[in-house]
Amino acid sequence: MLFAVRGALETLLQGELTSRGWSSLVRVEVPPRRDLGDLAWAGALALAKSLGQPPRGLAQELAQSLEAKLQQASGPLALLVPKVRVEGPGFLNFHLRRSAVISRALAEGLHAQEERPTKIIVEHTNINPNKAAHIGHLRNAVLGDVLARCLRFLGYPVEVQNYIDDTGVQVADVVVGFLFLPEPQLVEAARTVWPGVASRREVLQEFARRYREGELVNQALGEADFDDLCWQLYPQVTRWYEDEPQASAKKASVLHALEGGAPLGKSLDEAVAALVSGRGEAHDVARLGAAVAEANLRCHLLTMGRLGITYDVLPHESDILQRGFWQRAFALLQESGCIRKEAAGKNAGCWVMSLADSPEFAGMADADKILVRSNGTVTYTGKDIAYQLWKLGLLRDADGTCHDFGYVPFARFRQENPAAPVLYGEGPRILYRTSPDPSQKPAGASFGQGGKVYNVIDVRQSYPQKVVKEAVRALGYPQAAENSIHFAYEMVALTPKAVHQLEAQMGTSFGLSPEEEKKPFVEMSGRRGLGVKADELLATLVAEAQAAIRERLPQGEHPTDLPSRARDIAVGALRYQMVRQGKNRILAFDFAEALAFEGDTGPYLQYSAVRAKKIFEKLKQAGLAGTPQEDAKALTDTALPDDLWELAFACLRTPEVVEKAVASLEFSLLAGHARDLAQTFHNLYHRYPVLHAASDHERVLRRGVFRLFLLTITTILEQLLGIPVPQEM
RNA sequence: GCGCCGAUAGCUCAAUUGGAUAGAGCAUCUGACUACGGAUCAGAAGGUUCGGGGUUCGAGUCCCUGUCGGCGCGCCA
Repeated sequence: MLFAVRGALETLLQGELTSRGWSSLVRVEVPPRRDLGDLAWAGALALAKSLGQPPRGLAQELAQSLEAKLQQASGPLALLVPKVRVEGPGFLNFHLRRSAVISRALAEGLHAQEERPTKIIVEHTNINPNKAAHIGHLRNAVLGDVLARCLRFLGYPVEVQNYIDDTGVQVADVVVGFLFLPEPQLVEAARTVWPGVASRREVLQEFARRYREGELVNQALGEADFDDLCWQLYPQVTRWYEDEPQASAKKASVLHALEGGAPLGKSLDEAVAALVSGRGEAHDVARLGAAVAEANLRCHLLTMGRLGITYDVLPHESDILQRGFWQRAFALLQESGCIRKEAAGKNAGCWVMSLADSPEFAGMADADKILVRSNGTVTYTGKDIAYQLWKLGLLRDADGTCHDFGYVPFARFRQENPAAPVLYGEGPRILYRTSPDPSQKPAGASFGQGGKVYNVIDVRQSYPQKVVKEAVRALGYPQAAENSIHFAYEMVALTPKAVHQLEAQMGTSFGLSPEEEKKPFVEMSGRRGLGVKADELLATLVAEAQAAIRERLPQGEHPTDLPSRARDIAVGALRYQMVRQGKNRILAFDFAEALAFEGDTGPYLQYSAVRAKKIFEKLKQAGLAGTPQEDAKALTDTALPDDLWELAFACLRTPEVVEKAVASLEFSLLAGHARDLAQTFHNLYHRYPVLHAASDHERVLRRGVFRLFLLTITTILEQLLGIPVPQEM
């Protein structure tokens, strides 16, 4: 609704200017303080210079003529008070008809939803399936999830992809651990999760059994899972590499086996039987690798599901290999002539793409990017180009059809409301994974071909992301290149203090160097086992939230829904922390800050929503709840005090804030907006009782504005930020 | 060396992308009614927006330059 008023006002202003032969940028803005007005135009200031006249005079002239027009206006402009003020150095300030605007909003809802045709793909999470997720992955997933939610709010069809690198060295490292790490070390790592195992054979058989029985993942938060076992194992393997001369050969052979793919017919039990008897072959190793990746993936899905994060499809690297995505992309790149094979020089024998023509890469010493190595294998960036082309619907076969995956259901799930935990196992929704057989196309399983693609990856991947974008451009798709967007954000790191707290808690040492001790933060590292695991942090948060609820409980009360309340608060605190600050700022993780529930935190926002809900519950009990229609009617011909209007107006700006947040990929704007709303509400809450208002008139005014607030804050929290609003706190 | 990012209150961060008096939280101090929940609210104190030039009606924001810190720039993934 505000959009409409602003648009109409801009058109009106434009008309006024052109009729006088003037030209100036016509952008209507919102003044910083409400007492200045609701909308403002600063164009007279710029105009004054080009015309050589004082800005206030110009503004005055325009104001008079605008007032005349507004008096007879209809449509959106009729929502403006036909009185235009000139203030400051020459701002034109406008006021809205307050009650009319609010009653319209109560009747129509937050924003009139317009369907937008462009399909948008958001790729996020993308955790290597070889160990538990840590808080760095959480920032990625939460930002990606909030982006997807905001895009849906704006009316776009959105597809969320979670890319699974199931054939890379990271998975290979863990497989090496299972097969070749000296037995005592393997057993030690495995026992942290499976206390009974005593040998390599038992570890592998236990894995196969649990895989078969579906016991690798615990629904209960806080129980150790398979990904926790890998978290222990992985650093052991990397340490072993350092002083084992044969390690790199083992690693290479496992990697090669993984790339060969797992046979369809063979079970993990059979593969493990072959491996423990020493008769294992490459495809048995591949089968084991696939199972390791799948088990970790299921753990990750559960971790993210606890935060209300869902996906539509899981593209697997193994399927990209099997389906020959790279071969197809390679052919397209050759046809377009944007890659060449080097005959001599340091890149002799490699296929390279030249970046020298792109301004983005100007000044680079070596502006060539190798896509195919001299041994004929493709680089990661090469595969990424192929994948990106598929996402954009540009990976075409010779006959012009899209080169595509097959798809098979991976899991069923349900989610009770937009911010509820995701329950895997059964439910109406299906999460698909890719398959190497393109004939597998279940009804409703159609993916890729996005008009716009957001890749959520941290800022350190900027260079390869630019190369991928450049390849799309070089293939002759400048528009698609523009629509390939790298959503870059800074990493999550640990303060040395946080590292020491971890050490104390786990009884180990990460051996920080003296230089690291002096730094403001230390990078997390799966290879060192250095990091805060996502599930562990959430479990700690839930425990703290539970303690906080108990503290506030009246004597003798024992609510049955305590676990779900605690969960909601923990998720709110965690998700808010991830979106609160700008994307370009390193998140230096601090336990005290993460566990805070007061002040600028998720629970503060949740509390404001719970309070607002409580007001309406009490009103209902007293038979005074009313309806939006009644409030709208009552508000129509009344003067609304400034402070109530301030809250209402801020609520109305929400769609504009979402639009801006998406355009700039700064979701801290949305978080800040929500906090401002909550803060304004809390203040009014103290000053303006609704149930015990002095008069019916006052009650209806407050009730109407608070109703709008409740609607707005609930939408922002549950629908956009994915933060649940508990019944009670 | 080249490129990207950051530097704002004691600490952690905002600031409608060039607008009007630079705002929050934490920490410190003071106060809040038999009222719909005190995870709250009101108030005090805290600032040469890293330094130096420039652009203009107007700069925390843009340009140049310097300092400090972080991260990229593989035939790794």
